[in-house]
Amino acid sequence: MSAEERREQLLDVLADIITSEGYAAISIDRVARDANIARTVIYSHFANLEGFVAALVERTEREALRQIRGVLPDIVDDDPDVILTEAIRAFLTIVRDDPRLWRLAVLPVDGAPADLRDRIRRAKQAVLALLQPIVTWGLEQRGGPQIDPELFARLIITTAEDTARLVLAEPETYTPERFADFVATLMASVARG
Amino acid sequence: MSAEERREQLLDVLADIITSEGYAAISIDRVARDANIARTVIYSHFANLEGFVAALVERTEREALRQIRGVLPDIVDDDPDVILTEAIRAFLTIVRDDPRLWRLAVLPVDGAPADLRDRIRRAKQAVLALLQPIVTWGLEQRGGPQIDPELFARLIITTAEDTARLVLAEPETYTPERFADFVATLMASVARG
DNA sequence: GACTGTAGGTACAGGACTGTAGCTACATGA
DNA sequence: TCATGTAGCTACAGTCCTGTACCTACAGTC
Repeated sequence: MSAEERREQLLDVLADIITSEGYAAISIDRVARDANIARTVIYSHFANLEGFVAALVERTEREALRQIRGVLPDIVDDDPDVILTEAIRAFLTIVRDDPRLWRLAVLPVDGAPADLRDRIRRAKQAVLALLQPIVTWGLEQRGGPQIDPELFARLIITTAEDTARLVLAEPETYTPERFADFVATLMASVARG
Repeated sequence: MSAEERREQLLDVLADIITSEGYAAISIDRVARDANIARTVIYSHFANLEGFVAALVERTEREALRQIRGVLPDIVDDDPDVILTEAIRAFLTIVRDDPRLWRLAVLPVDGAPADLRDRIRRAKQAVLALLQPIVTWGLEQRGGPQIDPELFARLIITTAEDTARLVLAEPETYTPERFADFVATLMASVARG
C-alpha cells in the first residue's frame, strides 16, 4: 500500500472509531489493531495521537467546506425564505450523501480534547458570522416586530446541526425533503410587515 | 469525613473533571488525585469507574428532574405562546442558578460511553414525548398552514439546550430574559389562522 | 545482480491506570 | 479498657498504551 493510501485509510479508521465510540476510545494502539497493522506504521505517518487527530480534523474541515462551497452558487434568490429553505435542503442532502464525513463533522464536540473543542467553537463562530448579515437582511426585509438577529441565526445553525444528526441517524424517517417542507411552512406562516 | 459526605464530594470532583475536560479525561486515578485521597477510598464507595459514572448520572438526572418539577406548576396559561415563553424563561433561570448541575446535564453527550449516550438519548426521547402533545395542541389552536409538530417540538428542545449552553458559557450576554423576549417576539410574529 | 529507499514488523523500556490484599488509626459503645 | 467497625492508606500484580531502536522484505534503478 502506498504512503498516501495508507494515510487516508488510517484517517478513515480513526474517524470510524471516533464516530462509533467517541474520543475516549481512541489510541494509536486501537487504530493499529483495527487496521491490522503494527503501531509503528502509524508513527511513520503521524507524530503522535495529537497530530493524528489534528490531521483528521483538517481533512474533515477541508472536505466539509469543499462540499458546502460546491452547492452555495445554486442558492440564490430574492426571497430570504426561499434561500433559507433551499440552504437547509442542500445542506441535509450533502450530509445524507456523505454520512462518514458528516457524522464526524456534526457529532463530536464534548468528549474531544480542549484544543479541538476550541477549534470547533471557532469554526461555528465563523459560520455564524457568515450567516448573521443574511439573517439580518432577511429580518429587516420582513418588517414587523424586530426579532433578535443573533439569536435567530444561532437558532438556524443549531437546528441545522440537530436535523443533520437526525438525517444521519434515521435517514428513512428524517429526509431533507421533510425538513425543507417544515422550514418552508414555518417561514410562510411568519407574518410579513 | 462521613461516608455520605465523601460520596457526594467524590461525585462533585468527577462532575468537575467531566465538565472541564470531557469524558476522555476521567479515571479513578484522576479523581483520587484531584480529591487528594487514595484510590481505594473510591473503590470502597463505587464498584468501578462505570458504577461511579452511573451514580453521577443518576444523581444528576434526579436533581435536574426535581428542579424542573419545582417550576412546572407556575407555567399554566390559556395561550400556548405564553406557556412556551414562560417555560423557556423558567428553564434558563434554573440553569443559570445551578451551573454545576446543568453544565453536566446539558453539555456532555458525544464523548460519553455508548450506554450513557443511550441513556441520555432515551431521556431526551421522554422529554420529547412530554412536549409533543402540548406543541400539537398549540399548533392546532393556531390554525393556518399545518406545521410538522414533531419537528417543531424537536426544534424547541434543541434550541432550549443550545440556549442553556450559551447561558452557562456567557451568563452576562445571554440572559434568560433575552431569550424569553426572543421567543415571545418570534411567536407573536407567527400568523394566527 | 548489487544498491537503495521505503513499507512494515518485532522488541523493549517506561508510564498510566485498574483492582485487590492487607495494613493503620481512630472513634464509639459495652 | 478493650472490642469492633470503618475511614483511609501502602503495596503489588497485571493490563493497556506510548515512543523508539532496530530488523526484514521487497520494488525499482544502476
